Amino acid sequence: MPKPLPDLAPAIPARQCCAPLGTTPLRPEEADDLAGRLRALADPHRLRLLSLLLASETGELRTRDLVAPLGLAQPTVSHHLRQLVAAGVATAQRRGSESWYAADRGALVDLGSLLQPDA
Amino acid sequence: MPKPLPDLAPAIPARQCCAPLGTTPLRPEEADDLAGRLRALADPHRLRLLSLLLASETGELRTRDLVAPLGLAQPTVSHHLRQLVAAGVATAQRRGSESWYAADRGALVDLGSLLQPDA
DNA sequence: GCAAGTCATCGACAGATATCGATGACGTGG
DNA sequence: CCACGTCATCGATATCTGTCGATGACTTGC
Repeated sequence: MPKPLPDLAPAIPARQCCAPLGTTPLRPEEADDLAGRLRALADPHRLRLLSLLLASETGELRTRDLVAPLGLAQPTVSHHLRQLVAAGVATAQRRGSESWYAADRGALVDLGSLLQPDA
Repeated sequence: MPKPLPDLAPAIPARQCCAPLGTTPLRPEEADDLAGRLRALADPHRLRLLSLLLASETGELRTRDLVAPLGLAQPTVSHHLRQLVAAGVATAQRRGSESWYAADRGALVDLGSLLQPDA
């Protein structure tokens, strides 16, 4: 019974979500929050999106730049990007008629740390 | 179109799955593999299972020890534990009529590291 | 102001997942 | 050998998720 995605608000910074796994038993609300963030990453296409953003020259790409490499329809790419932003691991910026997306390195580092016991 | 879970074989150690996000664009197979592991963690109940295992005295618990704390039916708990083992983040050992589960700290550390760009 | 480009939202559909009750397999203790 | 405890599997179901085509909102350039 996964909870609905937090709507576009980045909600809470990952570092404030909860203690690293294993220090203390996770409480239900903490587990819900962390699971929500991880669910955004638990998809091959979204992982590829992140890696493309991270590997790009300027660190940001437009929606249309990502359609061909992913091999998905434009609305689908848009949907995945939205998930990443909602989870706080990517940022969106509208410039003119284009949307520029970038990965949030800090959020990814924080998320990774949360998975590591007794950090 | 998420792929089916790798059946109980721990498949490939996390450290060999792929390079950390951002060093190079993830290839489809790498993304599938990493996404599969993350999907096992992207559930509040499974996260609580892991944290209970990690926080326990001996580091291992039986299925029945986890039913009450989770508040789920026994088959459901068994199902979640199976996912964790399949993803390689927990281990199962049958002793007599009981199954003892433990979290794999190393696998969790490896998985966390994979999420962190330019580690 | 109009045509073209870029993107997000909507509605619909197929496939996956969580959940549970019932059942079966296995070990343990009388 | 039999009743019981422990656990995994099975079958069914409700829900969630990814996917796409169609559409609408907005910007740019002519």
